[in-house]
Amino acid sequence: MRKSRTSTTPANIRALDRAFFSRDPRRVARELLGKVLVRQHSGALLTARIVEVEAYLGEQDPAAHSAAGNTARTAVLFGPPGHAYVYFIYGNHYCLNVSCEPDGQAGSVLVRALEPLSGVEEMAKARGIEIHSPKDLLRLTSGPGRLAQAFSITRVRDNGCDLTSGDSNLWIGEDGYRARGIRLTPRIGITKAAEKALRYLLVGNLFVSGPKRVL
DNA sequence: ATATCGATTATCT
DNA sequence: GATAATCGATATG
Repeated sequence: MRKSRTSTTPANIRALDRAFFSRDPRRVARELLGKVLVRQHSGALLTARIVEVEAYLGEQDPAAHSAAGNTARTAVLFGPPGHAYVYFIYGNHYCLNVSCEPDGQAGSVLVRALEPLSGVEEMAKARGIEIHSPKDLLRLTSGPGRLAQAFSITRVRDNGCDLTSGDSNLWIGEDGYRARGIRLTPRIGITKAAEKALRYLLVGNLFVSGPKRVL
């Protein structure tokens, strides 16, 4: 009684709806922990659990790109919620954000680290590394630049992509996993408003980026 | 284990 | 012209 799969959507993951993202970025950030980022391209299925994010609060937040207002670069942030804002940084790296709050408000969540679930070989290939031991997995998706590279996320390909549709080739879903041990810390790698605790992570998860500390 | 630095480009001043 | 929501390599403890 096995059913053939005609849809490209993985059977056990269902997409989050737009209402999920149409809220305060702090709320969205907290609830995104434990959700699954899904990439479908050229037959391969890449999935990874979100284990670290940061909230950016829109025009009032000096550390957010949207602080400069609605420009060609930041237009997606000011648009409807649940869309991918992809930017290029330091001449090397792409980073993935999800737009939050209703249309017109620019809050967002930066995805900082993932725990790979499927498609590890594809991710390693995209990253240009080889997996020889379990600890090599840690360099696959721990950090915003790394995870973007592992998922082949670029500005041209993915900026503005709707993340709430399972038919999209990049989306976010949930598989029933319940996040436990959520911790807040200051955001990483910023110079403005660096003291605010807007980074959310799963305590003890090895795939969280940055120096490992005993918490 | 932490520190420093180069890479390389979009965006803003 | 300076800076940036980063990473990897190298140096040093």
